[in-house]
Amino acid sequence: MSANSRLTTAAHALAWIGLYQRQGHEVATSEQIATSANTNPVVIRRLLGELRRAGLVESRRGAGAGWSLARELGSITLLDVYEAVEPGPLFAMHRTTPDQGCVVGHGIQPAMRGIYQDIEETLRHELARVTLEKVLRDVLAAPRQPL
Amino acid sequence: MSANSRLTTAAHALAWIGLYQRQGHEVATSEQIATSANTNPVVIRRLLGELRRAGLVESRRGAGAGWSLARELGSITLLDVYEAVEPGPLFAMHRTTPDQGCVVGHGIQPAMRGIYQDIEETLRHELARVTLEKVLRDVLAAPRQPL
DNA sequence: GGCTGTCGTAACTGTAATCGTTACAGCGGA
DNA sequence: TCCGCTGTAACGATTACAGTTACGACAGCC
Repeated sequence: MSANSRLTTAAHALAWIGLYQRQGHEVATSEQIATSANTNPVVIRRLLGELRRAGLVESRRGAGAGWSLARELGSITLLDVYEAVEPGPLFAMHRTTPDQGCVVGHGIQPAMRGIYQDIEETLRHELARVTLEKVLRDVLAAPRQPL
Repeated sequence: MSANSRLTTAAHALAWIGLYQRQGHEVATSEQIATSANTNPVVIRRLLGELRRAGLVESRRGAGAGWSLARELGSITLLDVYEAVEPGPLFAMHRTTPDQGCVVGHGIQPAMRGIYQDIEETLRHELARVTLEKVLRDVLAAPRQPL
């Protein structure tokens, strides 16, 4: 599968902002997050823009600008992030519509649509079980670098 | 998401072969399947080649050549097809390794890896619950075209 | 009011995956 | 020998995403 790092990077950004705020800071800049994620600030701003549209973060402009959480880490789930950041369905139908004169060609899309819907429902349920609070906890539980 | 139609087309091909064999035919050709799926025979041959490597179908060459099922539709699950046809994991890590000097950058990948593994395990479990027999049944249950 | 730092966004490039297509060698029964 | 189909390489088109540069917009601060 064309693996997608958007969910990973978005979770990274949220965890970073959350930890930074717990250390007493008001806002985090896209530059700081980009340094941690080893990428470009614009990539972070684009992702956080989608998270803002979903109501997960807020941004300030002007001097002393930056990003802050709009909700507690404990109330944000990976499903919230997934829906904010991943547009399409997990599995796609054919690019061109199959031969409607063929029994299989006619029935395959309704059949697969129903099956895929069930599977995605389960996926969403699993994603909804993981909060960003847990993500940050797991992050901090990672073993230190051996010296 | 960059939606992938490989699983859909592979299931289509298997259902088509299965139904064709139940109608008394020995083998199906990539040309026939491609006509039903409204695509190119080479695309079908490539997909079926991967399914053959996974032991799901067999192919004959020479005159009267074509494809046949290596196992009953009832014993093939969408998980078998998924594993044969989709290479990578569902969610990817960062393209470049995050800043290991940052607490979040250091811990994010182990944390997400663990979470993703759990989720993919659930996905596989769901895929394993659907047999190609059920897919074909759903295909045939699709309502006829209204005249 | 101007300065400054950051957001917000457009535009473009590079890279990778997939699909579609053409071409052709290989196989094996008739 | 002939013929139909497999097997596979090669190439172009399309799409998605990451990365980058550039620049306007905003708002606190001097």
